Amino acid sequence: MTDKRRHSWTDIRDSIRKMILDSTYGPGDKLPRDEEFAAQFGCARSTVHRAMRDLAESGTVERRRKGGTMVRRDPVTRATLNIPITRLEVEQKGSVYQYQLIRQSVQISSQAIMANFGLHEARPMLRVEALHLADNRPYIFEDRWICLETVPEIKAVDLTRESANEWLVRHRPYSRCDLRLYARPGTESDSEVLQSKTGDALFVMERTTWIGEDPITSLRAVAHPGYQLFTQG
Amino acid sequence: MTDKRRHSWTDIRDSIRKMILDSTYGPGDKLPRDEEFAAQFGCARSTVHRAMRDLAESGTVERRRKGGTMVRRDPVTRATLNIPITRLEVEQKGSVYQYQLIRQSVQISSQAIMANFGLHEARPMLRVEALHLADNRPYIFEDRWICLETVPEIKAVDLTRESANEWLVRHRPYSRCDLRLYARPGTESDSEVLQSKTGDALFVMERTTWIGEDPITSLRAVAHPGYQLFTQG
DNA sequence: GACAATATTATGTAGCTACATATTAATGTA
DNA sequence: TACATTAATATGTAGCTACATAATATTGTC
Repeated sequence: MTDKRRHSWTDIRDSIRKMILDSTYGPGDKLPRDEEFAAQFGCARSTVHRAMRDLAESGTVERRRKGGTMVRRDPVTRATLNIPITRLEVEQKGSVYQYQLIRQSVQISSQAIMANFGLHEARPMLRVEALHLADNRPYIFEDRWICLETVPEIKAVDLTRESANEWLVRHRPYSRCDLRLYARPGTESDSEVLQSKTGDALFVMERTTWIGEDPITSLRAVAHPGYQLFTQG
Repeated sequence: MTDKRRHSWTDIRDSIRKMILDSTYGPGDKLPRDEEFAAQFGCARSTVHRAMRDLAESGTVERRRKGGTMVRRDPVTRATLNIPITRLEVEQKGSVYQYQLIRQSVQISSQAIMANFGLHEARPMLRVEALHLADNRPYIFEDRWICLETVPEIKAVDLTRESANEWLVRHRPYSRCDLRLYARPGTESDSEVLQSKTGDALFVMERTTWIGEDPITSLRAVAHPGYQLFTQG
């Protein structure tokens, strides 16, 4: 069946993928056990396991202990978005980055923010409104809420100098992240901060993060007209 | 130093991450070799390797053979977008899915499409314009170019019945995918297909895929006003 | 000193064993 | 029959060895 001495896990993965694509195994079908595949390919189970993990990560198959491996019924396109610190995003384009703190205050979490976090009770939060600029022009406006119970240290940070965006990314890892992307027509108040015209289409990114079960931050970032989010993978 | 008999790779990963966050190792610093970490934690090199691979995938560190492991200078937020087949996206919301083929013709690739693919010479492609509907209302309009040299079988597919979106996802794996997301004001021609009003902000997704070096498809999908892209991870 | 050939080194992978874990299937008991 | 207990099973992980690979450092030659 097989000739090569050693098999790379990518070869095994590609072979299995091919079998799925030529419908040797169709959507919803159960695949052979890893051990069986290993015997079939003449490699170790660990190699099949490595291949399977990749297929599971890319959304091609679904694995469950004891349940075995199944071909996913609904193939998905998975793309990894790299969302850098806004400062770096600006600088990488060769532009001069600037940052303005617009407002900052301790508030009780609003209904919308509670919904983002899935909280039932209001919590004290630091609300930070700030503007990121590229070459002296508005780039992204962010309206951010930071949970003071989870991140009390933020009170000691001088947010006129360092953006909350940057401080949080550098000091607070998160275990879960919700992301919502959409388009919205520019309003009156947008035009004040973003210098946009009413009628402009604005790109909005909403991001909410947790560490374990504890809320960290929830923000809405509105980008300047013409902004594009781009990924390669 | 360590008490537990066995160490899970997630524990090791978290320990290393913690050391990076409390600046035991700062941005740009070189981390100890895997073997050293293994000795330090009292675990096997393979366990450290597993942990490191995860940290590299999440963008926390960067690894190079012989070069060792470095803490990334520019931390990024990585989010995985799951882009399902449009039909499934609609059905999952409990809506009735419909599909309309609007136009279909063989054309020479336009300048814009050649740029997307990075091609220097024009190639024959199948251009397919189609509308996805949810509950009889326009959902997403897609303008798609399919490379006939890479995917000749598409000519035999009845695109009035099955969407190119669905056929390609089910039959053509890709090895590379570029994705571009942005907002655009609705135009006259948008309002025809999407029943949008001029002044509406439309969410646009551009996707280009290759298998190896060969172009597969490049498309611009314009969503109805109010559309949101959402991910959890 | 310049540059090619060679050695060194840290990560990457393949193969093996043993055991952990989750989940289903089978069994026992009231 | 209903439900708790136990067994069986496929994937997941940890640890080990050996070798592959890529990138850097060293050496040798002119």
